[in-house]
Amino acid sequence: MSKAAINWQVVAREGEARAGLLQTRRSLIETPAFMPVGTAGTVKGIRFEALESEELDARIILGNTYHLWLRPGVEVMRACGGLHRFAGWGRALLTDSGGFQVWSLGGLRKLREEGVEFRSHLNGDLCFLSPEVSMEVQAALGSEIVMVLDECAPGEAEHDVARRSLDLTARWAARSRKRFDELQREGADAGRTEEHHPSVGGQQALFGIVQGAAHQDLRRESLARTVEIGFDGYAIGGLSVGEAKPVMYETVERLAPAMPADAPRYLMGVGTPEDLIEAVARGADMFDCVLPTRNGRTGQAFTSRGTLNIGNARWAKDARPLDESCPCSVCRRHSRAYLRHLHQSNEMLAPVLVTHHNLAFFLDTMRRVRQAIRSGEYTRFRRDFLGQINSGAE
RNA sequence: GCGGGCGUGGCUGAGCGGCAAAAGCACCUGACUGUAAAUCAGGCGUCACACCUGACUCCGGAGGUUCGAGUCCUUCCGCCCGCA
Repeated sequence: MSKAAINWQVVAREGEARAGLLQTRRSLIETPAFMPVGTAGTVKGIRFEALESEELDARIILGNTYHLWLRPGVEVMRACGGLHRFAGWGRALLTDSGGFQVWSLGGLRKLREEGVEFRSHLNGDLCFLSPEVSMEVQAALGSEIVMVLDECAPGEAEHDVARRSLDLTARWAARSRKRFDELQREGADAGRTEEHHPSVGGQQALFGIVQGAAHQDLRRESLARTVEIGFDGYAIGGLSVGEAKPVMYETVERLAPAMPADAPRYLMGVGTPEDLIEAVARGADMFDCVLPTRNGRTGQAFTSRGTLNIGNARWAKDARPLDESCPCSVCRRHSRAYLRHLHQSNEMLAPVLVTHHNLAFFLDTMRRVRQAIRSGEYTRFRRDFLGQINSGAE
């Protein structure tokens, strides 16, 4: 294994903000990057054609180990040649390990040293997810970037709780690393392709995850232990899980600059457009969040002037687009009045169109972020962006 | 014409002596951050109030019985179903 799984380089910096290029075996990802979430093998409410279009141009999306493991399952995944071929997505994939479900499905699981005993949310079946199983499932999925199985403590977790969580995460990280390496050697990676970029080795990449809740000493320790094991990239987990916003910003601010400078930094599960701007300024490179897709389905649009709920009566006769300064195909064609009508009528096109706009807005924002960093104007861009987004969508 | 049934908040529709009145729909508002989410929560007679809340009006109309009536009685109006 001479070449690394991914090739990462910084092309511009401004303060802590970095613009970079992340070459994976399937696509070149310009960072800072936003990754739409495609939990169950689909980015809900939008077709891959749209994600691949010049308009959106998402280079990488997420998939979820826990959900795809339960359904359709590893056998189907292997029989169909991995998640790319199964779903028909040819660009890069990052798969979350199921660690987040350890947290979000808290009521349905029992945590042990060995792993997590889940009660399937689908049918109540008893399932057991361990670092080894997570790596095996992710090998079957064949994603470009594999995440270690971690334990995500609540955002406001006390020191001792966060400490135990961090310890467990560190032990699971070592086990994930070990099993991952074995699986790569065994050729279990279903996403292998011979057409990969020559600068990378063609295998899967593995990212470690830093935990520690809001306790900076624990974050530092978690980082040190994660880096010691060694990964292709490093994620900040355990944020945007109930803690106050300043806590999140401060944690990123203190942690990101201490992370390896030659590897991508992935802030998991974040966030709002403001969060992305703030986290980039503090040194984060990669993001994923359900907000543009989930909120798109519930009628909330993200715009350059803040959010607006398309169901509100005040838009009933409003001929303006969701965002007057948005160049997306939804904003070029449809009025708020029409979108509200679709929403009120429960037409399936309503969530589809709002999701499309939201993703376009997020992805376009990241494009502008990259451009600003490259041209040394990020400070100004950030100030203008935040000023405008707080000005109101009226 | 005779007999029977029914009239409840924007709509459908519970209620059969203690009610501002079930439920659903519609409507209004809010939430949503590594997706158990095309979901969930709250509001929805009027007025006042930041708040516990208070006042008023109310179940087709008018009378009556009762401490108390959407609920019982009389009558009128309207709609529906039978029989002529």
